[in-house]
Amino acid sequence: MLDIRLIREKPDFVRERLATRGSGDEGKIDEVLRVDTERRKTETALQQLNADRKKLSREIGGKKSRGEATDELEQRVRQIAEEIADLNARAAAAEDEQNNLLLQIANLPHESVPTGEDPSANRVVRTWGEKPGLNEPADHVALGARLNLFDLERAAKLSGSGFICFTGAGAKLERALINFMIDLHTREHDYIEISPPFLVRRDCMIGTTQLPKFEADMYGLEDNQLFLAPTAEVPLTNFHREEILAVADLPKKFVAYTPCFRREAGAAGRETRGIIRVHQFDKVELVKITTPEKSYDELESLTADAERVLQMLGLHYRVLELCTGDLGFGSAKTYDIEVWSPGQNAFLEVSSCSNFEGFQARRMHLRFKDRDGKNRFCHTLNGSGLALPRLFAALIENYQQPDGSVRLPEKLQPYFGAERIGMTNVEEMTK
RNA sequence: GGUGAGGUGGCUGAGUGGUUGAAAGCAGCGCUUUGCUAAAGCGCCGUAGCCCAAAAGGCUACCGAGGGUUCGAAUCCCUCCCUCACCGCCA
Repeated sequence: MLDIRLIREKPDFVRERLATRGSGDEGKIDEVLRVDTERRKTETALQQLNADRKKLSREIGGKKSRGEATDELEQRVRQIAEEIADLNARAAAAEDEQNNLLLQIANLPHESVPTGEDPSANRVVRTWGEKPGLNEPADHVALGARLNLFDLERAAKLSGSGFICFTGAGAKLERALINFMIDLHTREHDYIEISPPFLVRRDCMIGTTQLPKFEADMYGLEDNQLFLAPTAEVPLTNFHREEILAVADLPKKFVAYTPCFRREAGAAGRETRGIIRVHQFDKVELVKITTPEKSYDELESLTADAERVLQMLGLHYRVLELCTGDLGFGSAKTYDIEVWSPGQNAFLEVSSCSNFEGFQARRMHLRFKDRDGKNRFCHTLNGSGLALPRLFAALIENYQQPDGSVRLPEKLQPYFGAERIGMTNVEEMTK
């Protein structure tokens, strides 16, 4: 959430920056300021009463030890206690209200973010590689069916639409990609591997901004309190929640493979064809916890770390800088990485690398002690490195061969244990 | 799931109703002194919020969380969470 002090001191600036998102959050600022004023007024009065009560109660203690009468004093304190109870309730209500308001207001876009209303204003910052010269390429659904890499009908039988069941060589390829990416990030990019719980508490979901605003998109358990994590961002970023880290230990760099669970009840259509948009998917996630001074450099390097996966796999991609109107709720700046999909004849988002600045850290009380011994909020970042189904789809589409097989990029071969996926694999799988 | 014990400041650990935000020790920071790595003495040393233009300063809250009892609670009562030990069950 935003710092209430910033809102208090520079309300016009905050309103102006929020307005660039086009979500109307700037209209909530007056309400926040009103509640904040009310809250502080109440708290000040409450504290005065508490001070009075404390003083009188001590007097009573003194008198009692000397055997003096205290009836009158006790009567007065009783009265004060009633007023305190009343003010206390009001102060707590104001605090709740303020908090609830703040939790619903988006982060301020960084000044470098291009202003714009929708994705058409996103800026392509770079492109890598080029489109493969394929003649009438099959899309991943056709390829997957031909090579028995996944079975969407049977997945639907198990869990409904929007689920994938990888089979045989497909399951193995999924696993090979996971291992390949984790090895790359741990060995060459210095991330610490984490294997976190997939179920997380409500507080963690609030910390990384999935809640309270997007509860409808999340899977929650009946007994409540626990949610299926929609991304490893949640457990990784919350890993140090409510802690005060030493500057010397920053940045913290985590990588994790986890399944991700999302309701996102979108209508069926081209967007949801095949394995492009599903309720459960695998993802390797990168998270960094750092200082305000370094977070933007860390965003660049995190993005580069994610891009490296595509470079090593030899896949054509581009990097977009999202405009203010397309920015996620908690993000101050985001780069999307999109891989080329010959089957869709379009770029597919496989990673979204964001700097949240102190927005998440403030929600989860994640701080560090700076060189002057002062506690300050950390900056948090994350990005996929990468999301698997789309990478999977792009990979088989880009590497499809005229004979119907899929040749695997060299770097992946040791992980998969073969150079290609062909009809031999199919026969093995179906016998 | 059952039984028992327990959750106090960065750590260890006192504290069972009154001036305790909290003894003591350790760690950390500063100063002094002696002087080769080190020791001794003294001082400082939690977090958050509020008041104040700001600094200085002041006030309030916080002893796992939330309620309650009381003039007054770290201390008593209730609920919940977590940790540890043993038992049961189980991949």
